[in-house]
Amino acid sequence: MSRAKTAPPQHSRRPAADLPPRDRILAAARELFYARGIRAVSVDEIAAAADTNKMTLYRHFESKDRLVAEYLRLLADEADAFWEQVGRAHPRDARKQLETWLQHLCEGMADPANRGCAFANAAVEIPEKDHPAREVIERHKISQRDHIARLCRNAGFSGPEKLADEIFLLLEGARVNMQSMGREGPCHRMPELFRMLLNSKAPD
Amino acid sequence: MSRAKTAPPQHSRRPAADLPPRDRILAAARELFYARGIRAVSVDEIAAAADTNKMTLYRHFESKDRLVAEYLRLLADEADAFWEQVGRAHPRDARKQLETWLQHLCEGMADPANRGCAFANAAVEIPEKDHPAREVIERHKISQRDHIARLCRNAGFSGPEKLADEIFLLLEGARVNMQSMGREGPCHRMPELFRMLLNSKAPD
DNA sequence: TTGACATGTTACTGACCAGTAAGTACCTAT
DNA sequence: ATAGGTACTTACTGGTCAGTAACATGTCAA
Repeated sequence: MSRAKTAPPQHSRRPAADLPPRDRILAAARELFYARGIRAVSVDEIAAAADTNKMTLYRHFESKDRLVAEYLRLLADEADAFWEQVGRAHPRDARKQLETWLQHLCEGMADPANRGCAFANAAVEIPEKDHPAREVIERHKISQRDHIARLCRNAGFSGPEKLADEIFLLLEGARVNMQSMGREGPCHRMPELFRMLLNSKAPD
Repeated sequence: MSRAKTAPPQHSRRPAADLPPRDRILAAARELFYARGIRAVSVDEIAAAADTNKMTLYRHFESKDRLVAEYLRLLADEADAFWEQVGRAHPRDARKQLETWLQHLCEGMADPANRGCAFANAAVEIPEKDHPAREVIERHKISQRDHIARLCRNAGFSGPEKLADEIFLLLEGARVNMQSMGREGPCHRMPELFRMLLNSKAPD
């Protein structure tokens, strides 16, 4: 296998040196796991990118598998925080919240470093159903879908459950397809399709 | 990493012993790469599953990366053959061809061994754009999308290009989402959504 | 019979992997 | 000052990885 070590580009700035080691490790794991894939990144490499060493890493995380789970939990927490923030910004306007979320995802996909959904990617890389990361993946996916369904209901859309599933599949598809067909492929229609969908189910 | 060697279940029948080694190797690679992921499977394991050895494998494939590319090319050829067969079964009925394809995908997803689209999965596992598999992935994805667009056009659907992209994203989403949310998740609505889409764009 | 060729066997290289041992430096609170 | 805890360093274990060398078979055709 072409050892995918094509990436010791030192220009990726080290995490702020004043953070405690655990945070630096998680930050490094996050960048490397997302950019290159979970199986493709070794714990040595993560420790080095976090400006520490393997021993310290293993003092904070009992195994690589656990570190993977923690990496995903961090992302899940950030996603929850995002929803809360959006809820505060547009209270009682569920549709606006959905559109803000869409906007957020589109901005993410415009980033050249974007590699789609970290959870979906992890699920592809980790078929073992007893892996500690699987619980995090499944819980977060369900929570996301349920939140969207709740917003669809609150916005008064017709068939909110079905709409939520449709939105979910569309987005999931856009983010994974981008990885094989690029940003200019079918996924560039995502915002348009998303808004068409909302309009077709809108109340009144 | 929890060495995912949880799978030496001998019940997976060896490939017919009368096939030449190259075919046995490709058959074994296909099963293992798809079921467990590309990076998770070693060439030793593939050689053993093909009832041969690493030397013979390397006599037929110049590297693991090339073997991965050949594995995907095999699947792409099969997909092309499927389209041809469907075209012969329903000549001049593009809509019927699309529906046969949907049916085929649904049957695939009902299989408990299904892990979504091998090409999308490979794209997730292989971000390196110079990997020999990437060309196969990208070419096949484009060819699939174009074929669907052509069928949408021939069937007289309105906005065939947009419809093709929408169908494509929906299916891509269903197959990748199944891997994190299971067969009973949002992807179970795929057939319904697919047919709704066709009906909403149907001619007359 | 001879030779060519595909296949098989064993053993190896050098690198990497996850995870651990043992000892040392540093900081801070008492 | 001293003790405890956190972090760092170096070096290791035992295993796996992709890929190769050298040699031993089998088979089939001339």
